[in-house]
Amino acid sequence: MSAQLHGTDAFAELGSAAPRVGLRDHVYDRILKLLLGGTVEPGTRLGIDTLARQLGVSPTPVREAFVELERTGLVTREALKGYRMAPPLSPRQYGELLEARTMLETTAARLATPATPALLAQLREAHEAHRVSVDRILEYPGEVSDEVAVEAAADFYAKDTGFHRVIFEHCGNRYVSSMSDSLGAQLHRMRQVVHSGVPDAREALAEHEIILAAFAGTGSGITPEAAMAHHVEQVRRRALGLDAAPS
Amino acid sequence: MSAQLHGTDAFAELGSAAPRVGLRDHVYDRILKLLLGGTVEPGTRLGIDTLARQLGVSPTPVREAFVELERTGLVTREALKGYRMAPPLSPRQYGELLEARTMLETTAARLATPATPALLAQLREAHEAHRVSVDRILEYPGEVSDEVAVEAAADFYAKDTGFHRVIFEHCGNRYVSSMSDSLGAQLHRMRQVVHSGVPDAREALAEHEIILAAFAGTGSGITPEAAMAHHVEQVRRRALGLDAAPS
DNA sequence: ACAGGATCTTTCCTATAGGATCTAGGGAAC
DNA sequence: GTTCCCTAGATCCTATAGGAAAGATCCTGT
Repeated sequence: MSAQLHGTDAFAELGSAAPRVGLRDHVYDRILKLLLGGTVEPGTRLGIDTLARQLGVSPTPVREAFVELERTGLVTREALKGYRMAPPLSPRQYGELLEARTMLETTAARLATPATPALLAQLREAHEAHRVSVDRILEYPGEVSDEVAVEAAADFYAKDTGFHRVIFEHCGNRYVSSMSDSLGAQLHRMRQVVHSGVPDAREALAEHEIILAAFAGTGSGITPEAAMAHHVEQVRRRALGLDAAPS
Repeated sequence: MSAQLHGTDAFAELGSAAPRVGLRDHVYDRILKLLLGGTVEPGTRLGIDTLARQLGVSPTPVREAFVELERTGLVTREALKGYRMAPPLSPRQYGELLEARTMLETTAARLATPATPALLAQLREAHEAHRVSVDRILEYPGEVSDEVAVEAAADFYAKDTGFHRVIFEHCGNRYVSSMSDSLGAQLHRMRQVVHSGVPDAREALAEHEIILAAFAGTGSGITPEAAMAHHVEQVRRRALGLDAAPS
């Protein structure tokens, strides 16, 4: 490991594809994946110097990445004391998070109506990918511990998020879309704790189907906004365990 | 000016009251006030090293402050090219910004209903301060150029924002409140361009009165959410110049 | 005269060093 | 035995130096 890594040459050394971005963005992605991996316990001290040595860079880009991460709520900063992994979300925060998400999702669905051909095409594509991921999960009925199960669950969440992201990207309001991205990290973190998302994969897919039909105009006259409101409400009930789970 | 400013001693040198925060926050506030002052033309290069010398600090805290400012949309970053003052908002962005604000304000008003005694008390206080600022503006009917007019306008906007902020702080959803803060800088920037806010100070005050009455239950049965929706819609029409302005 | 290219300056970006601060652990006093 | 103080280690925060890329300027060839 060469100690001197200057300029864009550093990217070649790190091996990943090097877009026209600074080292800061690369470090940000690395730390983000680390925090979203779930292996870091809440409250853990995240030393800048330590992390910089582990990543093989200087503390400065790490510090910049933490400033961005602070805005996402994944880490908390205490002046002169350093950064820490944010404490686990309280039930109250769950509620507020889902409340905010409901606001954003319903608004985006309303703004995206009527659907453009581009929206419909991408939405169908995302929905198909979602269906594939759900099928992969349902293939393993029993306890396929560790590796494949975690991978399948991560893929399911990614495709689920992708479906919603398509709507945000076509809602015509960059601020609403940006707000959704800001909440993305916290939502991902919530799923790691609640865990009740994967068993309901089939239901989530069906509700997405209704939303897609509403956008396409092939539904039963329900507006996309109403369909989305219903979907998010169902997600909320399942996440909070308010429904009597069958079997 | 001593060249060596380490630790919290730097704050004493800079003269302001020194809370328990790092130098980064202080630099952030300084730059934020500079950008919100309106003297910086859009597209202006904001050199890190230059700004650091002007503020008498090292480039590192300036760099961290810019990472935060980038999230607010006031500055844009181009990798390996530095930071620039963000380009002026397009009419399209005006619309999206007001659209997003409508979503946030109406949601906050709905969540804050029914109003707690604390909300009503602070709302009345904020409204009274708003009234004072409006009276100060109306005192000077003619063209009181420069100094006092700008000061009065700034005070009016601050008090107007304060009224809305009270509702957000009592809506019980930290994410919605945080999103409002994120849009704050852009809204402030929009007002500098549109300028059509001050002449309508009287109308804005009257609409706030309706909102206050709705929260207090002394209104004509209208919900706070509806009152807020009406207010924001009126602001939108005035800002976009859709109404035929009398006189 | 104009276009293309080389050079130079400015600026950004990263790395390293040093001072200030917080936390942990041990010893002394009550 | 408990509490307080003090010392040592680690960490954060800031400052400075040096290498690299982008933009501007000047020169040269056609």
